[in-house]
Amino acid sequence: MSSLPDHLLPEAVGREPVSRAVLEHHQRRRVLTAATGVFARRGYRSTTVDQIVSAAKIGVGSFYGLFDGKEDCFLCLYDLIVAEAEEAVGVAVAGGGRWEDRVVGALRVLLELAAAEPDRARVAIVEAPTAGPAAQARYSETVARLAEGLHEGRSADASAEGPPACFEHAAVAGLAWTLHQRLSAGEPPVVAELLPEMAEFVVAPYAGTGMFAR
Amino acid sequence: MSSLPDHLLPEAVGREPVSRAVLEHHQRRRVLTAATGVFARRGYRSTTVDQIVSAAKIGVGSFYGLFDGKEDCFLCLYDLIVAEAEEAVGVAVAGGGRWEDRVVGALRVLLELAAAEPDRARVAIVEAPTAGPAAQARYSETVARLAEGLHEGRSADASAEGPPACFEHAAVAGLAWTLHQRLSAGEPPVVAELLPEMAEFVVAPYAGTGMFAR
Amino acid sequence: MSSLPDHLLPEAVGREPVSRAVLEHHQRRRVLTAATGVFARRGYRSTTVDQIVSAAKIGVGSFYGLFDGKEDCFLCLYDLIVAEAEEAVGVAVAGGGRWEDRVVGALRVLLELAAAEPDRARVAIVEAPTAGPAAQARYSETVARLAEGLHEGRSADASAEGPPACFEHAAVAGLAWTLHQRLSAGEPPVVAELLPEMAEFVVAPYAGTGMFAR
Amino acid sequence: MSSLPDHLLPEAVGREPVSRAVLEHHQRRRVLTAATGVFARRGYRSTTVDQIVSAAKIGVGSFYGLFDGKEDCFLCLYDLIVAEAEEAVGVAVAGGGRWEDRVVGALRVLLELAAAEPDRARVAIVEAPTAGPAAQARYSETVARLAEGLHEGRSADASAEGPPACFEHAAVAGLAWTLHQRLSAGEPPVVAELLPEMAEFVVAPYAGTGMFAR
DNA sequence: GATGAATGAGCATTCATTCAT
DNA sequence: GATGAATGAATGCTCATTCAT
Repeated sequence: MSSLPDHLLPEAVGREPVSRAVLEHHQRRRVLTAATGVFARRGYRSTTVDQIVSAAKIGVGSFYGLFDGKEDCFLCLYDLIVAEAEEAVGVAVAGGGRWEDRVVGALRVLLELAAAEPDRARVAIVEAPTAGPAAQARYSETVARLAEGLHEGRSADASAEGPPACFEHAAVAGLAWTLHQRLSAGEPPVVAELLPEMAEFVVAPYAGTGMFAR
Repeated sequence: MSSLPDHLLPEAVGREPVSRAVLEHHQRRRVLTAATGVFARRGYRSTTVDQIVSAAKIGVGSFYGLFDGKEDCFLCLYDLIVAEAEEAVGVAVAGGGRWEDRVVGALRVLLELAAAEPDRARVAIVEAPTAGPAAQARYSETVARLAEGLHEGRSADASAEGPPACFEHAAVAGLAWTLHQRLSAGEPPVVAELLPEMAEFVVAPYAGTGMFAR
Repeated sequence: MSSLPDHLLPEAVGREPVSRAVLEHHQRRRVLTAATGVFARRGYRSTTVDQIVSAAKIGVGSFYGLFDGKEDCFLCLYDLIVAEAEEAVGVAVAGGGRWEDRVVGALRVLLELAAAEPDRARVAIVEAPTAGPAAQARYSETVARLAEGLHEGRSADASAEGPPACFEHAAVAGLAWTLHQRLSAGEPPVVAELLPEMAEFVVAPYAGTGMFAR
Repeated sequence: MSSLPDHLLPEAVGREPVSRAVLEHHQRRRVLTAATGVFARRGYRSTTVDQIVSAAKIGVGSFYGLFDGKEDCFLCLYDLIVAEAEEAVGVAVAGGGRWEDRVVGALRVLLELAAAEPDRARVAIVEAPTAGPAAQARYSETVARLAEGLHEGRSADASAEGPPACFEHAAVAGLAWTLHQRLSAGEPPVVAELLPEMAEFVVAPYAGTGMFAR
């Protein structure tokens, strides 16, 4: 991240805080990566801390130094997956363009991500809703955030015709379920197959709303 | 076990088989009813068998005579709730009528049921998907069965315009999520508020499909 | 406790509550007796629940059914030992008599008890003060109660000459220490040797106080 | 690290042995001082090595360079406190004088010390007896040594009247208990209040023994 | 010499299930 | 048939100690 050798950096003198933070960050990622596989394979509930620790090749103590416990570990993993997915979506959608194109672009990115890393998708979509109250709450928040992103499709004229109020949440949850089914069955989603259906499912109800002509 | 035909024995010999079955059936219902409250209040995972038997005022041994264990008990409860709900839907929809009216009728019955017995709704919609693989599978089957019921809305002409292939599943799951949110928050669903939205959400995409004129 | 056969007792009909309570009481005593040896041998801190349940030949679960945990078990044991010792003292001293004779009588009973059951004495005198805050508090209370019993030796005339205010507590603690030393060293106390010394130690300072003539 | 021969350096040669020893000595004191507060506040058992090193602002490794572990650290601290207290007593009593005056002088010094540094007093009197077998043994030795110091109060004539054999130990332990109670309650001892009582408690039994006329 | 990241043995505790009565 | 006391496997977690840097 820095183009200068460490020893030339001001912080490098008194007990290298950079190296420390970086090391811990890497460690966390390693553990989180290992944990992804375990959680995806065994499910949150039947995953034990020992299994994570074995997979990550660290000691139990180190695990508890990095995380507050199994739940905290799962939550961190969930946050990481969601944050990176949202960033990827953000990048893909950054260019602007028509609303429906951006929606489809976001969907594509999400599907590609899920296809490329089904374990992560499993964790975020299949396991999170069953991993205890805290994880459920975050899952709900994610759904709500995605639904929020869809709202833009409505006409500025609030009285104009458009999908019912619950549409955005229900649509996001409906798409998540579709993915859920594929992932539960162990089939990573096929983008080419799912993208058109999903795009229509989510975009069509806004048609004739003024946002875009059909 | 009995050497006489059953119908000749008042309640006799073979240890009164009618009475027995009836008794066991009642016992199961009593336990299942008690379990509904416990599962709804504490969640599947943190419900213990002891709490169920305490609530049902039976002994642990009797519980294991009635069910194979906690999971089996939950599964039986789920099946009971779903079966009774489907029967109610069946009754409401039996009269025939236009497809979209029957869909709305079914929705109304379901919402009224959820409003009248939020504990049961919580068990079926909130807890079932987190109560382990078997319960998840049944939940999926229920979603699939409901989705199946929606299929009829499509034109007989398979090539005709209509919602995308994934629509039925996604729509059912989306509605379930809407209910899920209400029930998780402890708010029993308000039929008058939810029914119109949900009806539109699920019926509108079929419009102009030939099944019904708008 | 009852002179009638169990089946004639009113309570005996509906799910024998007597038998239940008695059983649990016996069980507790058995476990407590086994625990005495373990605590005395290994000390409170290095005693594990497993060692207690092994010694008592019960399962871990039963242990946690009987007690809230290791500390609760120790506290119950301490209370039992102290209660029985105080009862024995009460019986020995019940007859009345001169104050100093009653004090010596109590001392004798206590020493005989300690000599007869050194493990129990060890638990009460050596381990209790080191077994955590709760046990320490009970130990302090016991010392205070015994000190209170000594107070009677003072003249009714509060202004009369007598041992300093701290005497009773310090004397009880001093005697406890003497016992502590013997028990720590694994030597059960010899009544004939200790009783005269202890009696003089505790009674002499009251001499000439009006309570008794020297 | 230095390019000059060691013997040319100010403190030079055998790796500056004076400076080293002095440094280590200071380091130990610093750690011991920090540890005093932690042990006094949290008790021996619930003090962790991490808490000590944090308070002392050193690394865990350095701690293990200085001490063999938590217990060794506590033992060193105990020894330091006792040694300094005994030195203070020795200084105060050095002048000679009547035995009873020296006893009272020693008591005063001890009480003043406890009042001035209640944390140290807590460590030596409250925590030491609960800090494991080794610490208990040292505590016993300290009691024995103090008791020994009292023996001088007896007449040279062994057959002469005097307090019972166990008196010295019991008295010292009794006084320690009195202090223990105050310190446990978080009240540093008040010298003016305690000294007269304690002096009488410990000196009176020797009266008329020939050692001093009343 | 100092540092603190990593270790993992060890412990208390829970709860689904069994089985003698 | 019903009961509930007893079981013990399984788990999350702490903390004294080590050792590579």
